[in-house]
Amino acid sequence: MSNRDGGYKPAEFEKKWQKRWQEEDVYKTPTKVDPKQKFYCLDMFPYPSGAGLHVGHVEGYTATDIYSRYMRMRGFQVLHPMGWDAFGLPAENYAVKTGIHPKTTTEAAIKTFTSQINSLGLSYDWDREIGTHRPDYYKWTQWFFLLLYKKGLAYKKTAPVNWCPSCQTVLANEQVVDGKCERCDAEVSQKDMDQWFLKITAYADRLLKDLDKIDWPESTKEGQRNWIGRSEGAIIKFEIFNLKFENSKEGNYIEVFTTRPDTVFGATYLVLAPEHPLVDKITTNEYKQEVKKYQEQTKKKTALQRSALEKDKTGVFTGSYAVNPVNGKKIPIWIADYVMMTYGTGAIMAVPAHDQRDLEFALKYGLEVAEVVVPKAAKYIVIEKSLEGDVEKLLAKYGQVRITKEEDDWGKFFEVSVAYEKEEEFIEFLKANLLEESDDGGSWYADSAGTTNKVVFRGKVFNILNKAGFKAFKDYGRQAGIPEDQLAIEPKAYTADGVNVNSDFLNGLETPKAKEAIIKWLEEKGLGKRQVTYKLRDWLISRQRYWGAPIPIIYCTNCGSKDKPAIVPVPEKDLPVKLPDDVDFKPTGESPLKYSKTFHDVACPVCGAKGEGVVWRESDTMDTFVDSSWYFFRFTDPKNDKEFASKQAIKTWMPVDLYVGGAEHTVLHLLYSRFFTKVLKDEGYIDFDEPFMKLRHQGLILAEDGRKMSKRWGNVINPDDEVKRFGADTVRMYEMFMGPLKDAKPWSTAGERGVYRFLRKVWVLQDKVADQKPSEEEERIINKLIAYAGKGIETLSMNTVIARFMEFANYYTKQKEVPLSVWRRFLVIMAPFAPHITEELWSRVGGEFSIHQQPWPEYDANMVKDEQVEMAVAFNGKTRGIITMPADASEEMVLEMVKQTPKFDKYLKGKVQKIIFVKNKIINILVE
RNA sequence: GCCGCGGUGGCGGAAUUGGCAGACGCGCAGGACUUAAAAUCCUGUGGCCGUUAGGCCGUGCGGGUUCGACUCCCGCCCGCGGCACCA
Repeated sequence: MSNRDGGYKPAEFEKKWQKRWQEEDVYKTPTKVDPKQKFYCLDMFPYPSGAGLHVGHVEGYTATDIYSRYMRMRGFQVLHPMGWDAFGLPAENYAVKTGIHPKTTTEAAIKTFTSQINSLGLSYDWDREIGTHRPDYYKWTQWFFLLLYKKGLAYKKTAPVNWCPSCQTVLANEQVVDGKCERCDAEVSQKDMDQWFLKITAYADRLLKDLDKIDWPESTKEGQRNWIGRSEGAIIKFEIFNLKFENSKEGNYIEVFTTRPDTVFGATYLVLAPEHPLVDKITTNEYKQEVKKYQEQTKKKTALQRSALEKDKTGVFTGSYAVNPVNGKKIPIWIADYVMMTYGTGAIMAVPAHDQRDLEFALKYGLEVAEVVVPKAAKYIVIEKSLEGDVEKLLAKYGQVRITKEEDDWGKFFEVSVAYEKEEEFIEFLKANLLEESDDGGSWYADSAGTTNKVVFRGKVFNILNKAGFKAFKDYGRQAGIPEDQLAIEPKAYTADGVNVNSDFLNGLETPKAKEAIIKWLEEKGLGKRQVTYKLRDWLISRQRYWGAPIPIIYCTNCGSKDKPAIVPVPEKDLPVKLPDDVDFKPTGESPLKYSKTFHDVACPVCGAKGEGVVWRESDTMDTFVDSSWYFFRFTDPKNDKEFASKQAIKTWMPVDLYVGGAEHTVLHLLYSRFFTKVLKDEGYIDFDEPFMKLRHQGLILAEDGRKMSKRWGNVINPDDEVKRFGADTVRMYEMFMGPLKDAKPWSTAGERGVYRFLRKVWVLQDKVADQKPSEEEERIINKLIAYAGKGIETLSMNTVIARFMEFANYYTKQKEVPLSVWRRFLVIMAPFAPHITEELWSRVGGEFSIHQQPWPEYDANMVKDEQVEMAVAFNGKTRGIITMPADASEEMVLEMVKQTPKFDKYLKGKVQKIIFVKNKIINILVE
């Protein structure tokens, strides 16, 4: 670093201690575990990429390292393991380019990661290391697949799937971001393929409900809730007019899903997704051609085109009609791609008055708009000059009156909130009493100001129209102080709750009640039923790639038939189904395994048949998220070759007490892991149903220029370089000092140097250590620090703990001597943060190896309390000075002290009205 | 559009239940050491006024509650993240 480094040369001792910690198994997981004293502290295991460890990894790993060390010192038995999420595309893509086997590159990357992790002094128990690409691991991944298969939770079906043309594989819905491949950004297309799925939808409700019982960041829970997307509503059957299907079992009706069954009287047409199976049957000859054309167009559209960017609604009429079950009206049936086959029933009843999308569609194609819900109270604006007499008083009869604008040319502007049941009466009153009335809106103005019936259509769009049939004009609106956007010309559907109108037996009911009433009615008549629907879909796990765990399935034409080979699960005793080596990595759209001779050379486990084209293995591999959905169980018993983990080991360690990792796994990994855990619970393997009790995310570390770190910008900070420059302790502590764990924050080499300076300051302090009794003040200082550090670690506020360490060092830099007992305690509590320097300094004052096996020091609660406190003295709420008082001084004592302090004299001249006194904090004296 | 999170000095960020806003670090300025620079150490550092004492302003904006508001309430603005034709 420099020639005057105060003798602090981390390079001289960090390696030495790292070696000794490993040799003496300092971080070995205890075998005797008291269930009340266990602590499972987990990091999200990394994908061992060729780029090596990133500073972002270091941040999360250091936080859990500090926590683990602290818990060990507190006497807990800690499980703090590390492993590798080693299957995945990058290694395979590299193999395609270079021909080097993914296993070779992966193992090399693991070596690099391991040595980098060790160079940071992280306290993992390497005896428990796992790698998802190793047969002794993926044997159990395959076992999980078979478990799911046996329970009917893994199934194969032909379905439209997301296909990434660049990765040459299918993707899970979760891996498609904005219609593009999450990994390579290529546009994803739809393709029909025969694929394996896991039935995560069977757990949708529990995955949603159980979020309430775990301590996770709200944003993450919300992300999962969103993804699961539960909505309550109803399925309603619409009979198809004048059409009977030949096969009567299918019935002659269309089922739609809606969250607003209360608006069924406003349903003026139906829309089916273009892929809906009934489309062909209901399309009349006249419209066949057009419908076909539209279906083909839809198919060609990518997910991207069909969603976000394609805002303009399109569709075609099928020529058929349905009957609205509540009012018998004949309504047209359309197809349109704004309705998705994958959600609900793939068909909707369109209620244009109360759904924005339906409204846009209806307006475009001239379909009827029927209003059936109105706001409980509509807001009308009336100008003073338009009525005779005391206008405010007159209006007050019809609802709450508010003045929106004082005087202007028109007089005052009144806003009246008129309850729906008084509206007619109100309009009659206006008609009868308005002084003027003209076509352009006359002298009064009626509108909704945001909450109401801004939209009334009869196939025609008006600017804004009110109930009475008077046009409202923007100018008046502006004068009335109505925000510009509420005067918008674009028609807006009224989608909020309100009160039913034009709805026969639902009239007058408020939305929640109307929903209940209509569902009851539908169920009684057999025309529909209550229904809960989820956005969550089954998890597609087949991947047409090599570097993953093979799906343990064999196809046998002997057990089945040539056309329909039987699906035979590989018997458990034959696991693992190993990845063969005789493969060509070139992606072809089919798994490279397909062409491996050795791989397919297998006899049917059921009938024993053999031979090419007779019996063969499933050649797809599993999504790597399957590997990571259960790895936290494996850590509890990583070498078990009889079970994925023994019941005993799981009982001992699970669930995970603290889990730290990036927020990018909000839906994928975290949701899948919860799913697997729940399946295990149901199958009796475990007795809990949430894997991660407490979850925290580390924020993104940005480059010094405030941008994301990227090779492209050349602004990447490599942890290795930093360790070389400043030592591991500096890097660890700096990353903790940057700010709150969860926040995104930019790197600062200058800031890092500040932490280095602090450590050097600590190093230099060793020369002042003297075997003497600490003063009471010194006892207070160290006791407070112990208390603060413990609490700070528990809340993961490492940055503030380090600030206190700095204050400690600053204090003793100014003192002549550091009492040995204070010094020793200081080293122990700083050891979790800076394991190397503390171990070195510890050994230099005769501490026994290792400092990391010392107990966390006790503190005396009395010592943590100050005996002298500084109190603020305020007059009329303004702080005017500080006085030092003994702790817990009474109001009288404090007041006396204030009176005796000359500088407060000038504030005490007036008569004292009142005194507010807060013990140890403030005295606020109110004077005249 | 919807949901979630956030907005405090030149910068990263502190601030139990409402009770001294700006801890700690960076940067900057001045000083010590040095032939000099670097490194190190010391002092100062929210803004404005004032020689000092001290005063006024100040936690995105506008209101409110309170003796007292970064903190609580109402109404906005801006930024970040997620979701998004989900019926």
